[in-house]
Amino acid sequence: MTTLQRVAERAGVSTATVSKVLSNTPYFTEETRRKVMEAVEELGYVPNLAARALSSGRTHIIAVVFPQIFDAIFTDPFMLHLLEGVEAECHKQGYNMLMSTPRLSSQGFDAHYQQLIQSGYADGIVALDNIPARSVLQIAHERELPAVGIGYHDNKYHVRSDDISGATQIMQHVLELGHRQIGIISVAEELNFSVRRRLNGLRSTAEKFNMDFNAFPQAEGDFSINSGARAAGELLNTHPEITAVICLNDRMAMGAIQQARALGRSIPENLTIVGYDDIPSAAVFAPPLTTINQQAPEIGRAATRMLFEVIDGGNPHPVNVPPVLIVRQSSAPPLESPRA
Amino acid sequence: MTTLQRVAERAGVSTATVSKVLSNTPYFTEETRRKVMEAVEELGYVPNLAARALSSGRTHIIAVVFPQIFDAIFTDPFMLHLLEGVEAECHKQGYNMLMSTPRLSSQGFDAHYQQLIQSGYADGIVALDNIPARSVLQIAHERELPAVGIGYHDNKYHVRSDDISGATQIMQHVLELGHRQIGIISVAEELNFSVRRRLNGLRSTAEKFNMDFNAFPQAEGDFSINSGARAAGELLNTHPEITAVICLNDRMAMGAIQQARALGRSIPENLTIVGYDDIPSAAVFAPPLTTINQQAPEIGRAATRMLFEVIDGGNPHPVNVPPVLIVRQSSAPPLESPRA
DNA sequence: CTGAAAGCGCTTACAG
DNA sequence: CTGAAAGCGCTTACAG
Repeated sequence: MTTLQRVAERAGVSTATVSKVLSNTPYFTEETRRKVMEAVEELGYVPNLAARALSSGRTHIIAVVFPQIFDAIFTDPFMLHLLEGVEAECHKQGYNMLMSTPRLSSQGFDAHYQQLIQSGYADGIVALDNIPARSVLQIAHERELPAVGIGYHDNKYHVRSDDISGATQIMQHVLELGHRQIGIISVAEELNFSVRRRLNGLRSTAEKFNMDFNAFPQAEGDFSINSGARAAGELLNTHPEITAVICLNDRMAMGAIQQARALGRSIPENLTIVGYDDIPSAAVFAPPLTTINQQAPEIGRAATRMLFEVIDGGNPHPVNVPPVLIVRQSSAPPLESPRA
Repeated sequence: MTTLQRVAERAGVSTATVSKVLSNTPYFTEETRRKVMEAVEELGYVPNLAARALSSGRTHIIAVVFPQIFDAIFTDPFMLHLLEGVEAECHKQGYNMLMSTPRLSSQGFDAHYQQLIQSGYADGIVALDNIPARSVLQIAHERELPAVGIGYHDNKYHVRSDDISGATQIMQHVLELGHRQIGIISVAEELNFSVRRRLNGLRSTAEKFNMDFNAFPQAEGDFSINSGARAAGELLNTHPEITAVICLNDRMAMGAIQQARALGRSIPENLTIVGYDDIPSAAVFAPPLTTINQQAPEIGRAATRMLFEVIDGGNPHPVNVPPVLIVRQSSAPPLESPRA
């Protein structure tokens, strides 16, 4: 392995000079710069990052953290798209990503994760931080490591998907199609900070249309396809008058559609069913799902940009990323359409 | 930040002693060990990884590399599942994952990636290495960095999905259902080493059934849904006698199903269509896809285990992971079933 | 504009 | 069983 030392000898200058030329410090003669670069070229020199990190205190690595809970992380397309955005921004800035997926137990996050954060190996951290049970960034804050959270935990620097706006858009879409008998498939609020926001968005929009949200029949799932099917069964058996079902995520919507069909409803002719998230299969499902896209890559990019600002001593403002309504074929006006 | 030095002072021993106790070197009195651990505990000491890396030459980081080509990496569920396996094994061994997605241009992989590999920041590398255009591991081999490749590039240490077996299983399934008029939706061989293997598997299995594979009508797509639809259109228009279509991946199979339906065929009653990969939406598609699952998590785990062996000076054997046939509802016997 | 020297926080022969 | 000391490969005041 070629070292700075060797480059210095070859170029006939001191190691200090090589170091400074490489870090683009001004004040060097063209001549010196040329000699150094030539030696670097000839020797194929690449700096040792550990050494650089130790002496400068900066690693040019950021930790990208997805808490692993219910083992769901690696099945979640949202994470992949977040990662895509983070990667794009890191690549632009010449940073590397250290990926960490800490396990949450009753004692908190695993020791390995905590050591990683405290080890000085990352200049900062961007984390998915949206599980009420515990914030994955607490340890970062204790060590004053630059950190930005994606989600609703109370982090000074954060980016959030505007769940209220998303829920507003989907409810408005359904109401404007003319539906008035609407069922909701929800989820326990402990699982995710976004649940309550989405519910609130649905509620306030219903009220804007002079409807009583509390009168909407509601069933509860757990985000899974099966739970959506079960909940749809409940809803349709107890409230056959329903003409539309709003699900808090796409997978439950898929289950709901299958179950509704099994009960003799055709979608969207006899029943509108909409989801949330716009996972990849939403577009190829039959029928393709009307849903909300959270723009995960943009969230990832915004969070990473924000982190770099914090690392550079800045004090950026939090960011809210607006989701967008994707209208496909699982929604349509009710049969005897009383236009809104 | 607490340093080794501070721990040593607190415990009343030398830094050498602390270091050795922490790295579990034997030959220490219970007493010394206790004093050291107590000091560590009280001070909340966590070693600085950069310092440790610099002096020991080991970082306990491995690079996980997915070459970014056609921008497809972040839409590919295969990658996510590979990552899941890699992560599981790293977690077990106390390693961290540095994720890198180098861009390939005509000059090769981007400079940033090459520097990372040469920078000494990773103890080893596991890479998806299956694109004929170029091996992402070449630079690792030049630097003699421990490396294992996932795919068919000629790496000494590699793990491969047994594409021949996968193709054999799917062809056998289709033939055993009784199909004899079979169309193939393929892909250009330059994209991926696996294409030719899968084709070979299909061919040899057809021959085992005394059929002439060259007589099977064939159309070409590019892995995308749309290309699958287009290819299916071609196939069905020129060869309406076809009773089954084998697609080299699931997305093309989905496009093919939609197109076949548009042409008045119902699946699987009037036409069997099968895929390859078992992406998540394959299970919720209508109809659910018969396909091949490559066991990506197992591939990731095997590759990572192999890398650790290499890092520890071992000389592990290459591994072939057998894919498994997943029979769902997109395949059925042909209408007038001439049983095999 | 350039260099000598200290120091970043560890690990590791070596000696005792 | 324990410690003094060198060294890993850089960066960074400081001096000139």
